[in-house]
Amino acid sequence: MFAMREKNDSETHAAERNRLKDMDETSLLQRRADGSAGPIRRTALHDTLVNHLRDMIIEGDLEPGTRLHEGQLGEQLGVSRTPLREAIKYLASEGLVELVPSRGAVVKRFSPKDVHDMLTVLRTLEELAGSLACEAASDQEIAQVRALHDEMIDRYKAADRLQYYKLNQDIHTAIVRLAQNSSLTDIHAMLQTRLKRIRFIGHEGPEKWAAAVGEHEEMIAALEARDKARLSEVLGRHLFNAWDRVRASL
Amino acid sequence: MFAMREKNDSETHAAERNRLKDMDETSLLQRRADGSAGPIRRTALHDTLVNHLRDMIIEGDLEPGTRLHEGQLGEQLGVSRTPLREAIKYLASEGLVELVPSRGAVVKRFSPKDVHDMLTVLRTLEELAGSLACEAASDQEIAQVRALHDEMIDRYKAADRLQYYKLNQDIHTAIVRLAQNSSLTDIHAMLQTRLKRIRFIGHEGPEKWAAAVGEHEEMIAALEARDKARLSEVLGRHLFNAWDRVRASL
DNA sequence: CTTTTGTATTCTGTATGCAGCATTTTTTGT
DNA sequence: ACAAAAAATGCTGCATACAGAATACAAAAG
Repeated sequence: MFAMREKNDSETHAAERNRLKDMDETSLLQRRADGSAGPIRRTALHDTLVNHLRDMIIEGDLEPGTRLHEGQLGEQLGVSRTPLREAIKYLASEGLVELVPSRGAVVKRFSPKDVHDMLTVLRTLEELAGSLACEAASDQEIAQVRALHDEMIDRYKAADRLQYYKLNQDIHTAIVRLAQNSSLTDIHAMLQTRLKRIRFIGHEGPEKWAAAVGEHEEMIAALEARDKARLSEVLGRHLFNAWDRVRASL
Repeated sequence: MFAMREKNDSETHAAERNRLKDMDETSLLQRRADGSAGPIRRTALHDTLVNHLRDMIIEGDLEPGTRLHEGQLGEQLGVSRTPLREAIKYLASEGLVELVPSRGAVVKRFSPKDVHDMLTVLRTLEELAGSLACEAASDQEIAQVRALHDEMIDRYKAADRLQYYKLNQDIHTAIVRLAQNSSLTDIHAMLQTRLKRIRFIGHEGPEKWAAAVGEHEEMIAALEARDKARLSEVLGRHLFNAWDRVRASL
């Protein structure tokens, strides 16, 4: 996933997915025909399918435990089984689906402990990222994160949960990127993707929501002050609390 | 990769690979026919190929930058292109190969910075693992790690680099496993795999080798004392020094 | 002699067909 | 009527065939 995921961040996913959804669900192939500007899109079908299936899983179109029926799913998406199978193998390596010998693939089901484990690792990684970011980031980059934060606050005040949620993720991703550690960025993105499915369902109460926003305020302040220890601490606390926020919906 | 890697650790890889190499390189298919004891092996060809190709990359049979020629490689291994392609997609998600649209796959080349980045993340993860392991591990499990360590020392005294190296990796993997965090175990395994290729080449001097062994001694002592802070510190230092040990060969 | 364009070959990308395994349904015996 | 065995159906796993893209080579023009 690593080479590709850099280009296809969540924004691209969402945009692409919506486009596909509007296409009267006939065929993914038409995607190639749309003459967009710039260097012509040269995406392989299996790659498109990876993103499409990933979004379907994250958004709950394919619930945990669902068997990925090659024939049926392929017909539904208008593709043959070969690229579909390749996409499934890719997602299996990503950890979103599970391969059962001679019985195909099923959408992986995460236990509460799995989620807790993932959040523990994510917490450690973001603590590292925060520390590195304070050293490596330029003033301009920090300002960009601040801009994201301000926009998120606007969405929070407007009670626009979906956009708030998206910007929230973007901020975490952005901070990790500031650490300028490619391996860290990749692994963080992978964990985010897996947890996205969980958090997408988790509905927090208003008071917890406010607390999360408060933590974000602290984060940005610490980043602007380039206070390694404080940023690292806040990020850790933020993700530690995240477990409380999602545990109810499990 | 996550579901499968748990079963196929490096020992299985190596054993399987050797077996395959002895098979007069005619066909991987015969693998099914060998009537071994126990519950019959029900492995899919693409899965076998993933392990086989991974080992080929790690051991340097396929050097960085090499194009994975589907036709040629398939004929060489005695399999058709379909499962081979599926295996390649899997490895691409693992980060060992890179997919270039319309131009196939090439073995990924890691820059010195990439290696440094990976070691940084690995260091943080092992620090976490050490901390968790001190809490979660049973006395029996710790004794097993000690046994691995003692055997490694024997290999060190016998100057058996290959076995020493293998046991070294096993110890790190074992400690991470003691943390009983599945996500941590998986990600650690993935990074180990990627770095294996690098370390396999890196030849350390005798004095650095001795230093590494000394750090291992400390590690085991800290683990047996269940001293979280000390184990975490030693693991961090060990991997910090690891960068020095490999940087020369880059 | 260099550069550019046309052509041919090779390889990737996708579809389809066939064989074997799993599961379900039907049939037969008690 | 119930249980066990056998047949049938559906799906996965693998191979092969076909179409399109990229590259390499050659020929021609500047």
